[in-house]
Amino acid sequence: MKLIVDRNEDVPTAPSPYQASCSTCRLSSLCLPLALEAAEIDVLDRIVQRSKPLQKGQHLYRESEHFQSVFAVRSGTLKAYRTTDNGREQVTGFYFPGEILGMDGIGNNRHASSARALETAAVCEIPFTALETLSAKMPHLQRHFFQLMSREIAEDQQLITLLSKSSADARVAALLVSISTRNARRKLSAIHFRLSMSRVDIGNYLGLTVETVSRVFSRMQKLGVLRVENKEIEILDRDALIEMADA
Amino acid sequence: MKLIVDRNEDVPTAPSPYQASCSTCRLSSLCLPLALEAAEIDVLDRIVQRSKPLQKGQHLYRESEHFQSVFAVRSGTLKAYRTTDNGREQVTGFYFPGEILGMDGIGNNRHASSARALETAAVCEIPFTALETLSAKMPHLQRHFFQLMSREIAEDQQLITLLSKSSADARVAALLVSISTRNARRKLSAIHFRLSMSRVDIGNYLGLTVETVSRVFSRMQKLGVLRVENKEIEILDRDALIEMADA
DNA sequence: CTGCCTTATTGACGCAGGTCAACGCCCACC
DNA sequence: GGTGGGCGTTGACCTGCGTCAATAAGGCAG
Repeated sequence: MKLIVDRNEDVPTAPSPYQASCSTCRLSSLCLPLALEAAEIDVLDRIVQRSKPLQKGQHLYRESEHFQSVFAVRSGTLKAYRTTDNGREQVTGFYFPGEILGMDGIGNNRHASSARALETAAVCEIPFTALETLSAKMPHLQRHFFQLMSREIAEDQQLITLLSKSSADARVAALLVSISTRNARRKLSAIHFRLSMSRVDIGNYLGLTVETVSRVFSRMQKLGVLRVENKEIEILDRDALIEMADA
Repeated sequence: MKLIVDRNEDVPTAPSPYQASCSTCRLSSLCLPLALEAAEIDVLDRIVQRSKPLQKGQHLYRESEHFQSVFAVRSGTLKAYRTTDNGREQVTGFYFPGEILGMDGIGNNRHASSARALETAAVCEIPFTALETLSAKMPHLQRHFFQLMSREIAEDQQLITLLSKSSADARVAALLVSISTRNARRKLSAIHFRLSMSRVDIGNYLGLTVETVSRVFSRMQKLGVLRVENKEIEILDRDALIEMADA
């Protein structure tokens, strides 16, 4: 009881509480608290910092900056990207509510990528040293964080597979299926959504040019698989899309 | 003292000891023991299982098999690969002595990829639950393992960048530079080595056909950057190669 | 509402790398 | 020590996607 009552006063960097706590967060079933018990969530809650939302285009962190925390997306979308030696940009991932980003910075104590908001977005900051200390005490948390990192590896490998061999159609289809699935996890529509990222970002992420992405959308629309209206996407034939994704 | 004397009798699955211990392993500075103190290495040592070498072509684990352990390469080379829904194979990584593989299986308790030996290879098996338990007790180990996983993520992202935009020349150059650097870490020649993987595997890993890989090698040889003789590679102009890698 | 600037679409064309095919060379196994 | 089968190389041709360019359609500022 006491813990819950105390919580609000405890949050150190939240002058006004942007979100009450992990235990009341509707994303807790997707996020770090998953697999934790009520009392444990409460302890985790105390290290999580909630701050004011990021505006569209604002950076959460930048490549090679000192690494201090990982972040959980509360609302909005972020993209992670790295800049190559010759100055080109490569989008390495899109992050939706309930997902964790910044884990690539642990290895060398500096962020291996930059992250910026694609629209107004709110995040929870989880200081890594505190998370480490907590993990050593809470086996569930340690395990869960290992799992999160492992899944990030597995997802990157899936992207590698996609980029390595697939056609433009397959790449776009795979991204749409992925977004659709992740929406479903968050109890949002799996067939009708608004793309928060630009065509440029999509192309960059998938290793395609804007023009190709645009053509693929047009083609899929013509085939009756999608309905595209600017950023609004409606999936008309999900099975066909899944089919296309591994062609 | 006692610990060291006991060690050999302790190893449960090693009827004949293929390698004495982590503390005497010349790869300990690259592998898990890195960042551990002598006493800690000893504890780690007790959970590590060393078994008989894998023959060329033999599998260490297979995709979707129950995940139990991660593995450290002691000698030889292994490749990790996944099979896509439509039956194609995608090589996701090559693993050299001192490197850890299998971490992609933690997320869902099943291996997300398969691993097979490209030549006779020896590995250390590290049962994951034991590693978890130990990590909770040894902060250095926990941190180090977080870092290893994070680096795997960062490396995958680098591969994503490579596959997303780079030319065939850049891809091959990047792989050679990577092998060269990793050889140097192991105090082997950075300019003269034998490729343990076939052209098919190289092409598959880099998202290219065998023919293209072969042509790139020929072209680089003609330019005086490399000397290629079957699997033997000599890097004649490392700077040029690095230059090519991000073009 | 108007205008400007960014983002998206569409078309025409070229090229890097895939595909197909032929051949040479290891080396493993009788 | 010969021979068969895989692996690697090279050439000729083809194609999917990139490039360049022109136009349209949003969206935000004033």
